[in-house]
Amino acid sequence: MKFKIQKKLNGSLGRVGVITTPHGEIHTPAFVAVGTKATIKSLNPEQVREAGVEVVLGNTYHLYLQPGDEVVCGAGGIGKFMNWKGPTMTDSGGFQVFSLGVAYGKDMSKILKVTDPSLLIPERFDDNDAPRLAKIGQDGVSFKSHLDGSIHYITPEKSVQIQHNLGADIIFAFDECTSPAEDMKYQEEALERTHRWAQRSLEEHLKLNDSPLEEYPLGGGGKIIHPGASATPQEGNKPALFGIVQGGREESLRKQSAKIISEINVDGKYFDGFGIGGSFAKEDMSTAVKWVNEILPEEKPRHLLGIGEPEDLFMGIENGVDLFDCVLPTRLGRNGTIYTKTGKIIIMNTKFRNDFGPVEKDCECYTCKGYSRAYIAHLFHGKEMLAGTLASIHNLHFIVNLVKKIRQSILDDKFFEFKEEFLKKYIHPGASATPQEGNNTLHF
RNA sequence: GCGCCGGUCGGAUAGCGGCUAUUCCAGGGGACUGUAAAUCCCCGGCCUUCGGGCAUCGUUGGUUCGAGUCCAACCCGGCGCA
Repeated sequence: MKFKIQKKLNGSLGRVGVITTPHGEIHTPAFVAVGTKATIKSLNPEQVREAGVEVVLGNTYHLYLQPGDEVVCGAGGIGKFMNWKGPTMTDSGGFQVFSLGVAYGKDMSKILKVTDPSLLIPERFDDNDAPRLAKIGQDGVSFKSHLDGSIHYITPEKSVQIQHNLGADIIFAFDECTSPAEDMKYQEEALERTHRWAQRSLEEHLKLNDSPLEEYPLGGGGKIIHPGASATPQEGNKPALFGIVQGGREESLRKQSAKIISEINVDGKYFDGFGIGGSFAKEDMSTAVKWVNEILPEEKPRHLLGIGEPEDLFMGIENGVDLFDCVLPTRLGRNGTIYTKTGKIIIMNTKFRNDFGPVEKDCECYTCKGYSRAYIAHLFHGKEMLAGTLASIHNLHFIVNLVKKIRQSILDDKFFEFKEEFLKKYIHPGASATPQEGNNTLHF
């Protein structure tokens, strides 16, 4: 993997670049489509590609449980398995430490809403008896499978081994995503753990990458041999590893983490790029990203993990983020919420049942070129499978292309103008005319 | 006309003498940020000072401390017999 910066955004940390992987280029900043179980839910690869997506991300935890990383390896890696010809990434399972751990069964998401930031630092009350599917141990994390209840112990080494079997172009170190509601003491402990795990992830990664090709998982003659495997990797096909910065909402911890993660090495070999992780309070996100990106080495790509609302994309890019991934475009799409330039709409609302215009008049996506709001609303009311597909196509196109437009605006020296113009309409649609709503004519 | 069965929210249901009448669907609104998610939450008779208050199980009476539940008559629907 190579990363080349083409242009920097004046007066900020932002930049435009290109990541070159064995399976193609990623023009950064870029939005990564999330395909947890080696599929972008409800979409086939052609639809994903047509929406403008360059790179997709699968998940270690899910694919390890089902169908098993050996199967994916046997298929020739995640890309071949899912028939995605472009670049691929896998997450390490670190997020599941959070979502299946402290967040399990609670009304707790990756983004915390708070009006009073002081509420974020309560005492860490001891609720170790609360039901959870992930428990953090000395060396790693024990997961109770959400599928069949079986117990699995994931260590940094195990996560990296699984990811090498999955065979993505870019993989992540195993980390612990903490809740911002944790107190300082816990954040420090967790951060120290994440750093130890980062070191061990890198060691295991290099060990695997340095192993002879014939012994490498996807090397054809390696430790996992499958008759049907069609993998013919070359040396350059081995993955790049990104380390993950954590540290909650504490400036000192975030900065410390950025420094340590960027300095971690094995015999002079460092991480190829970086992830910025954590569960955030929305208000804290921009400062946290800025603290971190001021310290991370400029010449390596940075991935803001799991973030992807339009306003977050502007914030991240302005503060030096190169990659984003987020489930929102597809999850919102399946759940009936659709992005428009004047804000999100809930397509099942009564007012759209007779709205025969497209979701967005000037949108170039497949959905907008052929289908009306009324039809999509009808599909959702009828619980038809196509509903989630059409909505996901539009949402993915909307977000991916927003990032592309932001990229172009930097190249054109118009980032700040574009940001102001877009957010004004998106956040405060009432400020300008809103032709999107109540549009009852055909514009195909 | 006689006999039997049945009438509970827009629809379908549970409820067999006891506290706030159940659940599903349809309807309305909302949430969702490295996917435990084509998922989840809220609303749905009237009034409210947001604490709650008053109604309501076809109708009208009755029995009872207490009735959607038991009894009677009536209304409506289904089936059977004439």
